[in-house]
Amino acid sequence: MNVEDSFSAQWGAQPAFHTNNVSQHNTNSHILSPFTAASKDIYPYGQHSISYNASYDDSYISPYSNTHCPRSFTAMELASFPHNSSMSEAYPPAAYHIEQPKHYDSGSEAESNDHLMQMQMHDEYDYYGGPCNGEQDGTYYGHYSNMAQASAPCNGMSRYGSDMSGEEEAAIDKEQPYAQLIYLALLQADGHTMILRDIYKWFIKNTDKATASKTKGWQNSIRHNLSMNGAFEKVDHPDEDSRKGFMWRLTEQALREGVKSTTRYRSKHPNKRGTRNQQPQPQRQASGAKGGEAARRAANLKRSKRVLEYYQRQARSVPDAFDPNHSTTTTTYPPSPYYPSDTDFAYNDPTHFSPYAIPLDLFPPAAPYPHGAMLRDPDLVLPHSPADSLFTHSPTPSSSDDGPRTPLGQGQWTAELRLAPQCEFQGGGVGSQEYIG
DNA sequence: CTATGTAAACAAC
DNA sequence: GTTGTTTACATAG
Repeated sequence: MNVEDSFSAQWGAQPAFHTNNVSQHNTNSHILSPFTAASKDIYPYGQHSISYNASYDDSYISPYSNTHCPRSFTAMELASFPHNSSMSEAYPPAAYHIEQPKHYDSGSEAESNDHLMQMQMHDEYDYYGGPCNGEQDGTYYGHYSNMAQASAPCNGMSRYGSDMSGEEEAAIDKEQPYAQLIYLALLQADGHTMILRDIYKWFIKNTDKATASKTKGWQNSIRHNLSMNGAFEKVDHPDEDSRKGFMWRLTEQALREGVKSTTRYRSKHPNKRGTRNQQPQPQRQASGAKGGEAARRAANLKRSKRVLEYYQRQARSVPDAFDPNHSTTTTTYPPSPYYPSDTDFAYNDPTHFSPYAIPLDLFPPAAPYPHGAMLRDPDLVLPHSPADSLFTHSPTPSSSDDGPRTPLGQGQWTAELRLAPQCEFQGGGVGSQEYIG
């Protein structure tokens, strides 16, 4: 089996291995590496919170030991970023080239804008901002300029990386959506990992999102995208647990395939990590859900008021006027589990199929995907025959049924939940649960 | 309908 | 007050 064969055989059932291995080795030994050792992590969405060092094993680069080669994009690859393309596809193309990271100086340039954040943003977080001690040659310090070119295809200038002096940030296409901007920020970060505050910093420095808004809505949007977009995953801080919050890292899938629309995760994949089930959930998720419920009630209240006003206005002229809001005001939300779509997610996401439990050659693709033409949509990457319905096992009957997660009726969900996989989790802590089956 | 941005509720920290 | 999750809604295409 040659490399191409082994690559195509990975489709669906197993994510593409790091292509640096492809370029660096001509043997098949890489097929089981590096993911074998971190099998539970090969589908990043399967984790709620991944320990900082546990996930990528030999592929992951530690901020403190730059002895490994993380994935990043060459200028050529980045230049092919779809600029205004639809988010229905991953933003950047799959990357198959590896180069050493450019380390982003997270501190010095951001101070001038610190007031925007109304928070203390000193250089206390330097996980990815420090010099690359392990690589003194500095040969890869052009990374960010590549990013700049990528996101600003029409702008050929800009060497942002080494000696930027402020205004060259125009090289970044600031009109890109949040998800992609976050992606860019993380992509150039050491280990593709940043903390929230430094993502804020990056936005202040490299985008207009912060300056264009007098509110903190842009921060909310960043958090929203981090939470909702499957391209981003939380990881623990490597050492200091006292740090507030998690670090955010690009998933392996995002590194391979780019960031995808945040929308796609909103309803169909209510939680991108998909580890929720009947198990007690992380409090924050529960709180978020509660907030959502409350928000929905509030919205219904508002809507009711609007409709009331509407009917009061229409009472004399058009008594039977149809109001599109009417039905929503009469809609009752049944008592439902907070996360009815878990099973949906579970069955639609390859996370819940163990690629190691399913022989790869049991379900070969109808036609091998050529190298570089791998399926990018994780929803479409299934370990069974591509001829099967993508949603055979899914409570969500079709991809178009991507609407509100609120079930039509509790009975429906009850029935559907019976289809749930027999999930077990090992590890008691909410942050350490691991999907094992 | 999809993608995106934004607001907001909420709980934990 | 910050962080993270989630829902709702508005808008553009």
